[in-house]
Amino acid sequence: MKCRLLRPDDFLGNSEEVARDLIGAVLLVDGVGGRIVETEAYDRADPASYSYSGPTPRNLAMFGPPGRAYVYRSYGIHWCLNFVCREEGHGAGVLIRAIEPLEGIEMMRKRRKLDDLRLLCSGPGRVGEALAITREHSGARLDRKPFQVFSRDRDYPVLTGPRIGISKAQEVHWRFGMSGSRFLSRRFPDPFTEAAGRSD
DNA sequence: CGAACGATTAGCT
DNA sequence: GCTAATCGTTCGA
Repeated sequence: MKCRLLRPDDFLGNSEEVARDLIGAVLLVDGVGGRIVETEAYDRADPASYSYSGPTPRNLAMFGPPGRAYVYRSYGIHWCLNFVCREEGHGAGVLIRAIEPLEGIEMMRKRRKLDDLRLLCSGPGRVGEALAITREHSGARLDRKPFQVFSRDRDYPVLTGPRIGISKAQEVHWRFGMSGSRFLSRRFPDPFTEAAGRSD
């Protein structure tokens, strides 16, 4: 499988499909970033999504064209990066929760004021800080400067589980992670210890 | 117009 | 594991 730059057409699928396909992709912002190891999918018909109640000033970019960034402020503190998908006006997106640092590591350490590689980009707020994401990026195309998103170079085993930090739709397992990665923001629950009868 | 609440993180127990 | 920090956004009165 050969890497190529992802374009808007690559984001036309459902958010859960796009989120799973992004595991192993490489995200760079101004040449700084790494391999995406954890994502979450959100959709308009999804009580846990900010797009659930329709367009507002805050979530407007999520209703824009696919293949663009949607950035929101989390807990009044953090900037979190999403990729808009599906179709314009739908309100679907993929939250980038963790990446494995590959490029510009010293720059990311400086921005994060932290040496520990494992904690540099292991969480949506940490990704935002390490890549210097701000509201300015919201609505920007992902195939234009400063963004570069490369398709995954091969298949990776993917874990699924409930999304983090939400109170609604806990039963929807739209969190995806690269199996075995040490850069996940949290461990995935062991499927064999969960309540029986569930299907991902 | 005021109150409540996060798609979180760091730091301490 | 628990909680404070911290503030933009949303929603009800």
